[in-house]
Amino acid sequence: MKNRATLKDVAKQAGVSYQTVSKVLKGQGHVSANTKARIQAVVQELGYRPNIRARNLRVQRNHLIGYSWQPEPPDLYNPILEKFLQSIIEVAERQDHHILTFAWQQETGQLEEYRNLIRSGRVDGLILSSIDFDDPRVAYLMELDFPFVAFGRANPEWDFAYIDVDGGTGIRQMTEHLLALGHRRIAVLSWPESSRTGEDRLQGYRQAMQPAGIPLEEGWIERGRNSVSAGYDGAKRLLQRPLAKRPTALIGMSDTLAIGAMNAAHDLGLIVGQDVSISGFDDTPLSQYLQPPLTTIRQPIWEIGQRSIELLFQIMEGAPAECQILLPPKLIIRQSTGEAVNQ
Amino acid sequence: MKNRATLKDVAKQAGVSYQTVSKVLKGQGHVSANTKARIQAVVQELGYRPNIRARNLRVQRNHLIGYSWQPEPPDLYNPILEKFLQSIIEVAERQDHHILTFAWQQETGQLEEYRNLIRSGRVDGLILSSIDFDDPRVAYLMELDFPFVAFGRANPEWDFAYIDVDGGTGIRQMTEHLLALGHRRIAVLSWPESSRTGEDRLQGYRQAMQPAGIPLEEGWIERGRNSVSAGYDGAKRLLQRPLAKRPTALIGMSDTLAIGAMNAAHDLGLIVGQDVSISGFDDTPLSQYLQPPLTTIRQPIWEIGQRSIELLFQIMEGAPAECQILLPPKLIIRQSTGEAVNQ
DNA sequence: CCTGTATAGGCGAACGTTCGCCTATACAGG
DNA sequence: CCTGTATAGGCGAACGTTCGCCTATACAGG
Repeated sequence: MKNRATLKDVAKQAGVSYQTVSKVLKGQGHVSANTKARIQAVVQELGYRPNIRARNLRVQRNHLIGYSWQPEPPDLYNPILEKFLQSIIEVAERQDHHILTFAWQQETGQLEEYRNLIRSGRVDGLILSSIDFDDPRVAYLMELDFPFVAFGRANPEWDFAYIDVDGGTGIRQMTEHLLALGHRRIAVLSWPESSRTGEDRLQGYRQAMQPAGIPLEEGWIERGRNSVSAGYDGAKRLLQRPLAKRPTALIGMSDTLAIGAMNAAHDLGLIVGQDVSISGFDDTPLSQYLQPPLTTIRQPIWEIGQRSIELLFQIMEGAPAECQILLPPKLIIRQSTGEAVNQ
Repeated sequence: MKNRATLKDVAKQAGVSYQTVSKVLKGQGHVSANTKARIQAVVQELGYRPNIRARNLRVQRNHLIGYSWQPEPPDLYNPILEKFLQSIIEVAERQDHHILTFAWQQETGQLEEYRNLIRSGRVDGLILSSIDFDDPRVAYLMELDFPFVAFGRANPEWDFAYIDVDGGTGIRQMTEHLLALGHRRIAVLSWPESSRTGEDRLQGYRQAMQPAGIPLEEGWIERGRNSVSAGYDGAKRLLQRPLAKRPTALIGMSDTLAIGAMNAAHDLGLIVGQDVSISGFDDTPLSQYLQPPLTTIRQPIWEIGQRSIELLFQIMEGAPAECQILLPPKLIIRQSTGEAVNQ
């Protein structure tokens, strides 16, 4: 690959100082229309583009935003990664920034990579997702006062900029939807109590059940990791109870868990949407094509991505910003939920 | 965020020239053990990290690899993006590089973003996916002689570095699998003829059908975009033929198309795996949880990612490299394919 | 004709590294 | 005691920008 032209090459050919070329390209300073045109012609001719490395050094910015997410294990997949990435890339590029992706391995808890990214000036700001209680990334960035925005919440007492979906409200609405269909024994497939997102959503379940006068029964909340098999196992335990104690509806905290539950119901000879209602969360692209199509909750991923990065830009510019945003999710009712039959 | 320490800060406190500090950190030059230890202590104390911007300018590299993929429309999703990203990130970080993602909008065909990325020295190399015939990105990069590796092939006469899965062989094996099950009327759900990947895979289908002595019938190849609804429509047309002409097996060029086909079969009252066999391609994480679980073809995504980036590093170093690699896919047989019934 | 202001564009310095070359000292060998 | 070589570390320059300040010219107003 041939060497690129520099400001000096352009300047020499246009017969001006290289700083004047810079001025023309930045549209600042006083340069006559004549000279300007001459310089621009040479820029065209040589195909000059500013060297971004030199610019970065000079202005002490990289125009690079880091995006950190936690990869799913091989048997799972992240239903929102692509859309989220797309949305932040789009807004970032409009502002002449790019997105640098890197994976965060929670198990190893290695902050080393973060330290390097930040201390070496690799990125100007960060977007984090897969946030949880005591998230060490958040703690580290807060301590450093480094610009970042989180998609998700951590400890309530921590004060940092985040955007999240109000999953609690989503699950409350889902529970109310099931109550309205006549369900009374409504169980939940959730995650371990250490999951901030899970506990948040469970709150919505409780908020709907209490006013309906339904005491929460022991064992109606099954917990496990976010996998199809955990959903399958949890649902099987619930659906194998004696008929009078069997839940008529299962709320999955994710589509993944719901798919496991649908398979469990199928294997037990139950028809989903009739014998048992099952709902998910995420509205993964395939959920509408399942048999039956899955009732679920859609997160406004695109909006979250866009607003995250806009918020980050504001923070990077030091502007005071409304920093803690909760967006409403949307109920998507399909055929996997229906009227309760056996009361 | 407080300003970081520079070489000069360290040097002042250690009582040496800043170039000597640089030498110690790079482990080159002659420095006494004593001085070395003193410098390292100061580095620790000040938490010094080299400023990557300055380094980039000096060494004329960014340690940044671009990854360009074509986003799916909102109703679809990319089953391999996350794994692929993960794999290239992992290898890149081991070599002290990072991955810069950006989306490629084929419709607009805008090369402008590419020009900027490359001419401005933003990235040192590129990984492309979603390659197709006449891909303008490939043409541009070849002309520029800029280091890149493609996941996928383009025009046969173009000579560039790629890694691809031998989809033709995969589909040939799938066709043979169906032939072995007694199927004779085997139809295909594919993409427009402008799709390099599609035509490649179709070749495998023909290669299996011909030796079996089955003349290819008109209309056994349905074409459409890569969506569930296209799969649904194509399959419906095929399955509504009179019984004696109805295909007993449908090969989808993707899991997405296969899912559409499964839904079409279901709506027509056919039992998948019994009345009609359906296969996919990709082994998306959910395919094993469909009803029935989908027979499909798995691509070694992790290996493709790793080898792509390793190959790219070789190219960036100017080393001559084996540059055109075809990896075998793997047949995953589940319950959506079964013995042919109505001959 | 003199002074003041606007316009055009040059110049030095700096961002923080890395790299190659140079000098000063120490010490060994004859 | 002299010369040669190894060791330690200093120094200048450069990567290619951007930014602020400065000078030179032109021209208007009194």
